[in-house]
Order: sequence, then C-alpha cells, then structure tokens
Amino acid sequence: MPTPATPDPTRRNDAVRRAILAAALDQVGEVGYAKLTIERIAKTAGVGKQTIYRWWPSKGALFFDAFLDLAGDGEAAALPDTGDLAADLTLVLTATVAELNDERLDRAMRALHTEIVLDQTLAADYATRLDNPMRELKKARLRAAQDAGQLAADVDLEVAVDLIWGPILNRWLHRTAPLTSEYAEQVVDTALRGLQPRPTSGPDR
Amino acid sequence: MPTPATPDPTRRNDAVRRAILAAALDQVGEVGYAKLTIERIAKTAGVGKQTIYRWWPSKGALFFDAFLDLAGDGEAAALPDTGDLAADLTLVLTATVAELNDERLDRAMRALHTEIVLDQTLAADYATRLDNPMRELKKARLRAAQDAGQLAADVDLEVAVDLIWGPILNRWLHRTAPLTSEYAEQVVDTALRGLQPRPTSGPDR
Amino acid sequence: MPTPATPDPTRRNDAVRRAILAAALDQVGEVGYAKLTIERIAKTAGVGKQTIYRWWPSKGALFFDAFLDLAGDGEAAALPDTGDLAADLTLVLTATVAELNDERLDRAMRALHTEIVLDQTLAADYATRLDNPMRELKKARLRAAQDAGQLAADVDLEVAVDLIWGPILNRWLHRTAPLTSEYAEQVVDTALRGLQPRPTSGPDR
Amino acid sequence: MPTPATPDPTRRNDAVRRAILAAALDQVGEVGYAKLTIERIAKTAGVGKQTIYRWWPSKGALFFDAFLDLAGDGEAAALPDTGDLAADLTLVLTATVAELNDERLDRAMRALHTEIVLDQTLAADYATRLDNPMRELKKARLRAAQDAGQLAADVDLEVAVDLIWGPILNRWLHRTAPLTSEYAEQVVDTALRGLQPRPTSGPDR
DNA sequence: TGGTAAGCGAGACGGTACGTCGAGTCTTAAG
DNA sequence: CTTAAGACTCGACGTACCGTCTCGCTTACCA
Repeated sequence: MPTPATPDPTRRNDAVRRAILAAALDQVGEVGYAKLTIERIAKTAGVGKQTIYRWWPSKGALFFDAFLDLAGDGEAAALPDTGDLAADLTLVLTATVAELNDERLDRAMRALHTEIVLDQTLAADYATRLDNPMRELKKARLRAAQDAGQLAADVDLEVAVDLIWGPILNRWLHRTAPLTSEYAEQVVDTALRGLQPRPTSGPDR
Repeated sequence: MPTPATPDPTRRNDAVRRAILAAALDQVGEVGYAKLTIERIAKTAGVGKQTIYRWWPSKGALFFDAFLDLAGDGEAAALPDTGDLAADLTLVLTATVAELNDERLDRAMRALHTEIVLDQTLAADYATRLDNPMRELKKARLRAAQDAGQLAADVDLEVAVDLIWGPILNRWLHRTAPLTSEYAEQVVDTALRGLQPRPTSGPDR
Repeated sequence: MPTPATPDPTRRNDAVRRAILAAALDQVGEVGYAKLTIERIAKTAGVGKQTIYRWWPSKGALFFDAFLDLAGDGEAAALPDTGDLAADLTLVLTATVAELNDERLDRAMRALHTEIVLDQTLAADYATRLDNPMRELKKARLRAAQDAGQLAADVDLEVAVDLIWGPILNRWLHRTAPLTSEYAEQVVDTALRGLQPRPTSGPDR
Repeated sequence: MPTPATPDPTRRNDAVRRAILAAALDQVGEVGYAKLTIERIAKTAGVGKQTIYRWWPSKGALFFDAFLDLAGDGEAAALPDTGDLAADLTLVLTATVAELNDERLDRAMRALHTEIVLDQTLAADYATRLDNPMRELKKARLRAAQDAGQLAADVDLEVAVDLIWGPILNRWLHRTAPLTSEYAEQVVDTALRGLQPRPTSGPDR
C-alpha cells in the first residue's frame, strides 16, 4: 500500500518541478523569505497550489529542495591544495565571504539557515545532503596538511573545521561587524597559530 | 495630540507589561515560536490585542523584549578570573553548553536567533542590548589574560572572541554533533594553542 | 455561556450587514445563483469573508436572509377586496405573474426556491417568515368570500389556496408553457367553477 | 478526425455506463445531491473521471440520465380508466404521494427538480423525455372523461392537469403540510367540483 | 491474425472557491 | 487615557473538486 502523502513519483512532471523550485528561489531573492508564500510561488511558477502541496509538505521543505538543487551542482570539487595551507584556506574563505556578501544569495542562505535551525528533520537532511559532504572535503584538505606537517597531528579535525569556519558563519549571521576578506585572513592566521604567545626564544624556528 | 505610535510610557501599566512578556515566554516553550501568535499571547496574558500592538511593533520585538528581560537579570557580572585563562573559559563555556541543552531555553534561544538573523533592526538592537555588553565582558577577560602574558599581545580580541565562542554557537545551531562540555574543553584548548604543530625543540617541553 | 457560532449581535455593524445582503441580491441578478460565491459577495460588499462566515452558516442562509429582507417590507398589506372574488384573484395573480416574468426577480426566486426545496431548516424558516403570513392573507380573503356567499362554505381553505396558487407556481418552475395573465385568468375561473360540467337545466341562474 | 465532443457511441461499454448511473443514484441517496461530486461517482463506480466527462457534459445531465433510466421503466402504461374519473385520479395521486414519501426517492426527485428549475436546457430535455409524455397520458384520461360527460367540454385540458397535479407537487416541494392521500382526495374533489357554492335548488341534490 | 485506434482506470495538472486562521486596525464600554 | 473585548478588512493557509491532459492497458475492428 503506497503512502498517500507521497504519490507515485514516476508520474511526476519534471518541468513543473523545476519551474516550482526556480520560482521559489527567484521570489526569495525578490521579496525575502518572510514574504515568500506558497501562493506566490505557485503564481510565479504558473502552477496550481495543489501541485506544490502534492510534492512538498511545507514551504520550508520546498525551499530547502530548491536551494540544495542549486548548491548541489558543481560543489563536488575538492578544496584547493597548493601545499600552502594558510593560503588555500584564505582563498576558500575569501570566496565564501564574497558569496555571503551577495544580496540575493545572502537572503536565500539566511532563509535556509533559519529553517534548519528550527526544524530538526531539515537539519538532518541538510547534514546528509550538503553539510557532511562539505565537511569531508574540508577534513580531507586538513588531513593532507597534517601529512605535510603543516598541522599538528593530534588535532581533532572536527574541532579544526569548526575553529576555522565557525567564526565566519557567526559573524555573517549576527552581523557583528562587516564580513571582509581581511577578517577571513585574520581568522585563518589566528586559528592556525593559536591565541597563546609564541615562545620568544628564537625566531619561528 | 501626541503621536499615536509612541504612547505616553508613564501611563503604562507595568503589571500588564509583565503579564505579556511572561505569556510570550510561556507559550514559546509550550508550542514553539512558529505557532506563537499575538492572539495566543493576548489570550494567555488575559489582555486585549491592542494593548500589545500599542507597545510593540511586531511579534519579534515583543519576544525579543521578553527574552532580554529574562536574560538581563544576573548576567551583569564579569567573567570569572582565577588567573588560569583556559580553566576560566572552559568553565564559562561549560555553563553555556548546559543552558543550550535545556529544552525550553533551547527553543527560546533558537527563536530569538532566527528573528535576529532575518531582521536587521532586531540584530542591531540585540547587539546593543545584549551581545555587545557580553562581548565587552569577554574581551575584558581576554585583555586581562594579555596583561598576564597568557595571551599573545598582538592578537585581535574580536577575532579571539569569535574563535572561542563561534564554534560552540555553530555546533548548537546546526546540531552537527552533540554539544558537550568535552567539546567546549577541546575548543578552548585548540583555540589557545593553535592548529599548527608546536616546535618540538623549545622551552615548551 | 454564549454559543460561539452566534457572536454577540449587539456589537454587529449594521451597515456592513446591509452591504452584504445588498451585494448578495445584486450578484444573484448579475451572474445567477450557481455562480454566486461567498468570495464574490464579500468582494462586492467590500467586506472580509470572515465577516460573512461570522454571521451566516452558508450561502443559502445568507441569500435567504437577503431575499426575506427585501420581501418582508411592504408585503404586510391585505389582499384586495372589491367584493368580486374572481376579479380580485385575477388581479393578484396577474401581478404575481408579472413579478415572475422579471428576469432578475425570476433568478432570485428560483434560487430561493431551490434552497428551500433542499434544506428543511430553511423551508421551516421560510414558512414562518414569509409563506405562512402570506397564506393567512390569502385565506382571509377567501374567508371573506365565504361570508359573502361567493365561495362554498364547506371548502377547506388550505386546499382552496393550493388550487389557485399551485398551478401558477408550477408552470413558472417547470416552464411548461409561457406564464401569462391569460393563464392566470383561466386558472382562477376553472378553480372557482370546477372541472365538472355545469347543470344544463337553466342558465347559470 | 472525428469531433472529440461526440465519441463513437458504438464503442461504448454499456456495463461502465450502467455502473456510473447506478453510482450516481446510489450516492445521491447516500450523501445528497449537494455533496454529490463527479469524483465521488467515479470512485464509487470504479471508473476514471474522463469516462464520465466523455459521455456527459455536467453533473446535472448525468444525474438526469440516471433518474430517467430509473423512471423510464414501467411508466409507459396509460392511466387507469374504470369510468369513474374521481376514483381513478385519486388512485393515481395516492400512488404519487406514496412515491414522494419514500426517503430515497424524495431526495432524488428533489435533486432532479432543482436542476430543472435552474437549468433551462435540462428543463427542455425533461419536458421532452418525461413531462410531456406524462402530460399526454393525463390529458388522454381527461379527454376520455370529457367524452363520457364527466368533465366539462369547454375546459382547457392543460389547465385541468395543472389544477389537479399542481397542488400536490407544490405541497411536496414546500412541505407546507404532510403529504397524505387524504389531501390527494380533497384536491381531486375540490378541483372537479370547483370552489363556488353549488346551487341549492338543482338536480345535484 | 496482427496492427491500430478507440475506450478505459488512474491520476497529475492549472484553476477556483472553500472555510479557517491570524495580522493589524478600529470601536465600544468599563475603570 | 488605558484597558479587555471583539468586530472589521485583508491575505494566506491547506483542502476539495472542477474539467483537461497524458499515461499504459485492454479490447474490438479491419486489413
């Protein structure tokens, strides 16, 4: 007996599905997530409301799918590895900072973030589909750095990732201060070298 | 005729105000922020809707006030300073972790967080009334550590604060993994010592 | 404890009530009862849908009220009594025929009729508020005719009323043939004199 | 290319047709005409919606067909003619009264009636297929009575039919009072003899 | 006897209206 | 002037059916 909530997906019209996801992203950029209604998405996509409700249980789930469809393509690459960890991280974080400073992307990501924060189900889905794969890439780069002797061998990579990316995300979310590439540099530098004073005896080595 | 938008605050009935704030907090814990409506708060508080609209511009602002009323008491103290920075930070973060693991407080803080993330006005208000004062306390403790030679003199304190508190908040928000005091310890330790390998031939050992 | 379905009527805004009833009648004439929607009435009346649902349980009940408001005024008069029963009845029925031939009134009355036919509650209400009072007037006129010796004393007045008005209403409803004043005359004449052959002995008297 | 509006009737699956008509009648009795939907009929009949739309233009037309299928059988006979007009009419009307007092038939006939009242097209169809044939039977019986000298020769038979059947249908529709065979008798009696006083000095007595 | 053109069950689709909920405004009556 | 109460307009919610459409499938007819 099939679950009535999830109708036969083989009958699904994919053009309609894509139109809906596109409309959702489009309208988030247009009016913001708070004013994004199912009715507006349906109208923009030229679709009946029922068609949306047939395939998604909530605005959050729909938007979530829309965003992940967007993000999922092309992110599969690995992080750069020139041999210089600090430089590579700075590069990556600078790119992230640029993305987060894009008006439309900023809106969409904030919306996605709040959905995830409030809904455990979406959080788990997000972790599986986007966050964990990204974390693996980050950890792979850090592991390479460990092998190259640029990172302490006993550092927990989970903590390391949080230490580098956490501050950026936090400043972005809370708008504590403008999010600049200088800040990204500072974070990388400080995270790598630590907050404690370096030993005064002799130069860095 | 006075501006209707800002009624004479001296006339305000403070018992009513407290009843409203209490109802707001109560009902967030009860049904969650998404289902928290002005009408529900009014009914719970035994108050007319107009009374709420007279004094607060939005649900977010009201909830915000309610939360700050709660948080404002008792947080005025400085951070502990036993002379051992790492221990002090671990203590503080462990307390934070405990708070964030409390069901009702978790819900309320997530709600507050999402409001802030989406609303620049509230973000500014939050910074002024809660985040900046807290940051000053944190920075004061770190500055003391600098004076005591436990922290590098050239470290930017803003970055230092982000490096220590950012990872905790992020893991809480995204539920990447359970938020434990062990994790707090690891973060403090790693942030202080840095990710890079410590020189093997030096006074450290 | 007041019934939640019927809120305090003293607070009711009567201008709004009248606007709704007027809009209902107006739009029945405009688009017909089948295409008459609550939404259309609300829009025409410049009123929120909720206001309609607050005071009426269904489209039928609303339309019913609208119609009776219209019909209730001015119908209080008695039927004409010139002493000539046949002439008086013909006059009354001719007027009725004229009303039923008016496009807009025809539509409204058909709508009312179907509501009454399908809904016992409305039928009872209709009887109380409109049909019974009208029947009383009709019976009063016939009783006067009995007193004047123009109507058989042993005739059941209920049956008499049905015999005179029934054919008219039926032809109107089923459109068996055009509804003319000639037909009305014929009905009155035949009902009064009966279908059986009159005695041939001597003229009518 | 054949007109899509009129599919080849020779191909029609008659079992399906009967299932649909049966489902329509069944569900009218079950939930009433107002809640009778095409979708419900289709589901009950185990039939796709398209199959219904292929053969009927509207719910009214479908129900109409269903009803006439039911009524068409057995009604072909003539009205009884024992030579006693009054007795024959009373017999027929008593049977009609019994039918109209049957719960399920009552529902179905009310539904049919309202469709006819509101839809001129159906009214014409109804006249052609059911009402006119019945009227002819009625008029034939009355004509026989005229020939037998039981009915005035100058009476318009259309009016006569209306005078006899109209009151019954009206009382049924409006539920003015319970529909009994006594009432039927009274109507026949009064219609035949007329409302006016009979001359006291004459052959009648 | 096999190809093909219906009829058919199923159900997704774009729509319209439903009846409900809550937002934010306005009015009334009590204090 | 503030307050509780609640009616008001408005807009979105999520659901039910409408009538159209497309999909495989079965079932005749015709070559």
